Amino acid sequence: MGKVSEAHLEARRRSIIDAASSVFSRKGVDSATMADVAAVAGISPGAIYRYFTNKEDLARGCLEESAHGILDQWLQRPDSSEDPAGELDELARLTFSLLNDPAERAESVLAVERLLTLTRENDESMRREFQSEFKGVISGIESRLRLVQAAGQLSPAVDVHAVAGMLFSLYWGARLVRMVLPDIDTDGQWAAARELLWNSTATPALERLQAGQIPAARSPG
Amino acid sequence: MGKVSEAHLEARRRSIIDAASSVFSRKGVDSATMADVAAVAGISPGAIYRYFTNKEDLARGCLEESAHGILDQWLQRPDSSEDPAGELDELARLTFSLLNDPAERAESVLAVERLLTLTRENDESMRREFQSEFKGVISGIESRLRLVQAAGQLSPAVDVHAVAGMLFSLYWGARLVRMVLPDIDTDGQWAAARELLWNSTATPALERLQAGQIPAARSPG
Amino acid sequence: MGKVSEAHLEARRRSIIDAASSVFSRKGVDSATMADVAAVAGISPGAIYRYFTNKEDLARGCLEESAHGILDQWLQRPDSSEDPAGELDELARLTFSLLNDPAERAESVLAVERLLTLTRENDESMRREFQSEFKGVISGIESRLRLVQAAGQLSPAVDVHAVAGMLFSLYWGARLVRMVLPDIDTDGQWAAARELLWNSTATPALERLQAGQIPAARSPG
Amino acid sequence: MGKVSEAHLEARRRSIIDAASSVFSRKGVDSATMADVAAVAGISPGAIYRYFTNKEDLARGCLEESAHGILDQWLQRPDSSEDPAGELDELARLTFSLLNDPAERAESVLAVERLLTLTRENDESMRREFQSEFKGVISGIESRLRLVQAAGQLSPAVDVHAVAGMLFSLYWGARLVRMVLPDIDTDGQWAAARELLWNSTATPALERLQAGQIPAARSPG
DNA sequence: GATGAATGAGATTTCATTCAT
DNA sequence: CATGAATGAAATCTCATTCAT
Repeated sequence: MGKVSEAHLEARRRSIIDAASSVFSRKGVDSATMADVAAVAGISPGAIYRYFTNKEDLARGCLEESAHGILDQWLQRPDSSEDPAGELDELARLTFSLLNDPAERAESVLAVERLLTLTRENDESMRREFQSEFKGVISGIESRLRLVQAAGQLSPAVDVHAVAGMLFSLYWGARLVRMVLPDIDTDGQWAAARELLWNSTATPALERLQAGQIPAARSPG
Repeated sequence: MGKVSEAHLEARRRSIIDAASSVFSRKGVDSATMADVAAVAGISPGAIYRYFTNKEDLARGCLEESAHGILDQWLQRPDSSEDPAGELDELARLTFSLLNDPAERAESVLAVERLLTLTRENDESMRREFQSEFKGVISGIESRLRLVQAAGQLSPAVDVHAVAGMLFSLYWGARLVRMVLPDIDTDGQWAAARELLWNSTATPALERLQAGQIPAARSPG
Repeated sequence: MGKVSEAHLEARRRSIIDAASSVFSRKGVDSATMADVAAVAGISPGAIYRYFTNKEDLARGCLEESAHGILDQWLQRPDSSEDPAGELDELARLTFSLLNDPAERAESVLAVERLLTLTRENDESMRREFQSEFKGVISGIESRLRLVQAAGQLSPAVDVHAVAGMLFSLYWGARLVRMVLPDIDTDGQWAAARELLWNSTATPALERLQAGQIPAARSPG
Repeated sequence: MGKVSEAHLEARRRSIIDAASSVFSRKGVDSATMADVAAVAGISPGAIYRYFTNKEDLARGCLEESAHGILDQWLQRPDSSEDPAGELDELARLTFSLLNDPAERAESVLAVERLLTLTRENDESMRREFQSEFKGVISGIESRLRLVQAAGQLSPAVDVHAVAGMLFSLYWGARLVRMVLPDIDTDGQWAAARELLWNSTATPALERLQAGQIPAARSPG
């Protein structure tokens, strides 16, 4: 049964995660029952315990499965392209545009719930994990901004550390606000931010634009 | 205990709210028990039900007690001061600085948990309430920005609606991020945003600064 | 304060009984709360305990207050009128017609609930009380029937003991059935019973009627 | 315990019903606790909820399990035997004789308690159910009496509708009275009623008896 | 004497988890 | 290995009763 079983087990584990993610984000981890998850996963409640030691473990597993695709790009140091501003711009645009995906909403719900639990439980390890992820992304943004500055595309006067934090908060805020107002235009929020960013300087922005130092505005969405 | 003064009743109610806020933000509304709340409030579990119909009502009550002081200022239309930019600036600075209050953190936790439940439960009334509050504040910010524009303190090219949404997201994002990273400098995030905002224009920002149209940067905090 | 207080106390006790009877028959003794009773009585819950030791005592008190008016007439031995059949007839008619009083319905509910509790609780004294009341009324009916027989108004062949029991059951059954079908004609049921009764004989009923031995049928109600 | 047979499930359900019927009739539905029922059924309290949604559902279930065997015979229209009087007689005798079964007593208690709740709760559906059952049985009796009349076994002068109602009340009354006086002879009460019924006529009953139109009296029990 | 706030035992119901089948 | 019936420990909420005011 060796390999087949192994693969089968992994598939089953995945299907449980998928079911749980769906149920948890819909009803909340607390309100969702293991029976709910089992029903959606198409197995018996008891079977879940072969793959996860308990509900908490399952909830944890759900989050780890979250699509960190975009996140990874922010985390890894940018390998110095010629147009750091354009690159940052593109990456941010992409990141925000993902919020339009209804599936992302479910993930936001899960992620926010997870953040919430961090503030209570004494699961120090998970807290650290989140904290380092947050810090990592922020410093990723900061690095990129620094490159932009180095490329002369952003005024040296700008406090890139603060701006990086601000952009990160903006992102999470946008996720949160969309949970309440699903129709709000978060792409536009990023667009507004980028306008301010690229236009912010002691040097006339118009000049810089003409000089090709500032990426042209993109219509959001 | 017989008849007691109105004040005593109000004090008791408040003490329950305080206890509940503490317990709820620490353990989460679901995980916290009425017995927990009662213990912290120093009364019996049954007594709570004299002041609140049920747990849900208590949770709601906790939120309503939140310091909406600042919120109100954002909600009411500004009656045209001579320095709308400075006013907006001051109000925002104040709003962000409140995040430094440890008590605010507990409230953020509660508020975020509340937002989360909105995405699930069919409590349409509460959803509407939050939605209208969110929209109200956003349009409050927008109105102020429009005044700033009218006063020539902000480029007419700026999309004030988008910027208003962005600032609102930034605020909630800052609250959220601080839940994970309590030491992050959210004042600095606002400071960064305001720098970008007042410096954003097709007109050289330096000139405007010299002309006194832009408020001088303030050290955050 | 002597007498005034005494009278006042009695009046208050009575008002509590009235309130409790109303509430208990409406909601059932179990479901009704002391607060309900207090509210209807216009006093505080605590005050009830000055007049009744506990809820059970109050419930018991309610029943004792029940209008035993008619009942008493059945219980006391009839002092041999010249027309025992007519007397029995009249008394029964009256008894059944009382069931049309909406207030009686409430009392039926209370009484039935009380019967019910007898079958459970180990309150032997109350059980005996009910049992002796039941037996008393039945033998009261029987005595009257015997007089009717003695007066030649009823065939000697009739088993008056069994008929007495039957009529008593009929009465309680009528009360019960009316609880479910409030519009049913219970007067008619008695009328039907009396027809059968007076017409029942080995002697042609018609003859007896002509001989004036049988009371003429009365239109029910 | 995994999957078990359908029969096992049905048996378990039945055992819960049995336990509940016993407990409910002994203590009353309100006073009896689910823990009581579980203890008698020999299972855990939680297990009950796999078979019944809630206490109310369980109470209802107890009633439905009642021996409606006889009831059905009253409900269905009799398809014209040659001796309708004898048939009615037999059916009634059987119905009353069931009251001698101690188990029936428990059922009476349950049923009466149920009737009581009907007068309060807003469970319109159950009220209708009872009402239509009552009306159905009454008109069933009436139909039979009409057949008896048609067969010349009962005087056309008898108001069969009223008599049907009377007999129905008598039955419920007998059940009720037996709750208080378990030793009372309810068979005798029916016997008394039937004597009156078959002897009631403008035509000499003796003649009819001789002509074989009236069933001979049966010794009760 | 009355009041009504407070108590606290207890009832219903839920559900994570176990384990016999 | 899966199943899903059963467990049993909570949690919410109610309310008879008490007693400080």
